[in-house]
Amino acid sequence: MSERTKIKDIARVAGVSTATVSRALSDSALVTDATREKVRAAANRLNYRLNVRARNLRIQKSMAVLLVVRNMSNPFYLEIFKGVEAVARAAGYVLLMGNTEDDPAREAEYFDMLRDGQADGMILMTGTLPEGHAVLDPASGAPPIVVALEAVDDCGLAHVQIDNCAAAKQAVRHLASLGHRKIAHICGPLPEILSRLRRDGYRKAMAKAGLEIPRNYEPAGDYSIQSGRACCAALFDADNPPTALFAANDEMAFGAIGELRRRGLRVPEDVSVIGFDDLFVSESYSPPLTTISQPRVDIGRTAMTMLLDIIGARQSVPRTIEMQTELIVRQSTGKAPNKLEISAQ
Amino acid sequence: MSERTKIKDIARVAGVSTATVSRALSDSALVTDATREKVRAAANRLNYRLNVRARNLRIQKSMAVLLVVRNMSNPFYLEIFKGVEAVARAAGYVLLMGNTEDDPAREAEYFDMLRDGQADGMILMTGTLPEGHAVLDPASGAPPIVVALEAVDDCGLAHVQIDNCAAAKQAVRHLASLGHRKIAHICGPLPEILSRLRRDGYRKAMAKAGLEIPRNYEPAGDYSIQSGRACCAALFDADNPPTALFAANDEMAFGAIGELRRRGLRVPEDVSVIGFDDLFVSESYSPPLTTISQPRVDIGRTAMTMLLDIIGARQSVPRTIEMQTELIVRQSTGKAPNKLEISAQ
DNA sequence: ACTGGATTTGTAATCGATTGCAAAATTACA
DNA sequence: TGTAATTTTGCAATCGATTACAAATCCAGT
Repeated sequence: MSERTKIKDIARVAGVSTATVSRALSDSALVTDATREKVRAAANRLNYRLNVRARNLRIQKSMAVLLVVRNMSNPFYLEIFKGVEAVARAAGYVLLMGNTEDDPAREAEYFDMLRDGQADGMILMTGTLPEGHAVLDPASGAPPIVVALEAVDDCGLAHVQIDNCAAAKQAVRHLASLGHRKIAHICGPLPEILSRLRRDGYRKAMAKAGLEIPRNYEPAGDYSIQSGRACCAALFDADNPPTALFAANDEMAFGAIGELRRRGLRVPEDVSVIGFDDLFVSESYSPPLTTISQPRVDIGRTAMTMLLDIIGARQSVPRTIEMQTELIVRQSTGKAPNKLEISAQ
Repeated sequence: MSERTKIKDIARVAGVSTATVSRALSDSALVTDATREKVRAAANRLNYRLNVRARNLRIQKSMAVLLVVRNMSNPFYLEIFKGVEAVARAAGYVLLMGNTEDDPAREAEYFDMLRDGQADGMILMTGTLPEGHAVLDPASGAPPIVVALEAVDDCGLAHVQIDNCAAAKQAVRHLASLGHRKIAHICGPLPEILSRLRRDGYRKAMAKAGLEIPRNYEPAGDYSIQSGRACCAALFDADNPPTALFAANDEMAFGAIGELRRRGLRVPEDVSVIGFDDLFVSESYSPPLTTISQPRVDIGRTAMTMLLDIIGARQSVPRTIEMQTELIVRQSTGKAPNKLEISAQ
């Protein structure tokens, strides 16, 4: 590769100073149209390309945003990535991926990157914050961070989320409206706020419908297919098996359906199952999964848009934006089995 | 946030020059242990953090690699991301995401970023190259690019891939060994090399098994669930429906299974279906999908490792590494339906 | 004590842009 | 035409590190 042309070369060729070149190329109003053209022509002739590194050093920005997740291979994130990416690139930002694997040390590293200016902002989807990190010092103003998906309590940061509690209620109401009375909930890990919110929604909806929650009706998994299978097995090994399952995410619902099938139970004839998230495969699962859909692309877009606001203003009120969820009724839920039939057996 | 301390501040406090500070902090052998300690102490006291932007400008590196895909929300990429990320971070590189959406202009942009030094290397998974881009000029030596997943012909670049043709053969052999003779193949888009390789494997295996391929037995989809459904419908609307389907990826297999079910055909009793990729849901699909598994995490790791080699050596022989695939037999494939039974109907 | 060679340190240039301030050029107006 | 006001331009500092080269220091051997 031939030597890269720099602003200095253009200056020489165009017969102006480097300052003028810089101004001309950045459309500053401080140059005549004539010189601007002259400089542009020279730049083209020399095949000039801006050195982004140099500029970023000078203007003290990195034009990059960090997207931090706890597990990069969780398919749920995919469309969020897409939404974030679209807005980011439109604004001239590149996307840096961060993957914490739930390791606090790694999480802290990404906060360091933010503090060190390797990124101008961060979209955090891990549900936790590194304790006492300098970036979070309130004295230094609102850090350019948007928390998405998983809420973090009392952190004074901007949030983009869904109303998990309300969505869970809606799921339970759907089952109740089909006549189900024995509805169990496969929770996510309860240390996570997200999981608790969904469970709370389940509890409230059950109370409102006047339904009891037996002690074993809230097994907790870890959002994996395997854990869904295990929780389902536990429920049906006990002596008061439910007729409907509300799983805290689609993967656990898949696991549960697999386990039900293994036991010779039909979905939805014998047991109804509803998930949460609406993964791309849920629609074509068999049976197609009834679930709660989150506007993922939109969540990503919104989060990135908020982040741009914060970066631009450096002084944003910590807002929380709530996105709408939607109940998608497919074929994994159906009428509650007729009590008489069951007792007749 | 208080003013950032720079190397100059440390120099002042430690009573040495900035050059010495730089050397001490980078473990250069050019400083005494005593001064090194002195400098370290001062740096700690002042809470010093290296300005990565400044260093990168000076050393002419960006310590970033670009990971370019054609569609960021394709779940297939997830584990590759993970593998790449693990190796990259271990080597101190950050990951920049690139998403082309099959737009040549966007693809060219990422190549520009590489040329402009915004990234030190690139892992390309799009199956195409922007024509005549400066980075690819052979005169400038081997560019730091590793092509993964999707081959690019005759480009002189390093590749990490699987033997698609052999894997496809293996899939077909599996079906043939179960007694199937009417085996159809749902192809991917044929402009893509990848799709053609898999189809070639299908053809070769069919020939070797002495089986005919009727004209309509190679419908082409676009790797989406919907297209799998459509191709399946076309096959079964015709007058010589197959007893086994080999789909070029799992998603199309899902679509096909959905369509078969809709038509009242059982999998695998009436029709066997085999996919390709082994997505994370395939194992728990119903029926669990027989498929070809690619070592995705490993592909990511290997690609990134190769890229580091190239970046380090600036002079690598363009190698092609072939990763091993594996036939995963689950429950979507079974013995061919008995001919007598069928004709007896 | 002195010389030569090996270590350690410092000075200042450099990476490639942006930008404050001053100087030059242009325009406006009397 | 002369002067003030306004626009354009250029000089040089700056962002914060790294590093070539020179200078200083140290040590060994005579």
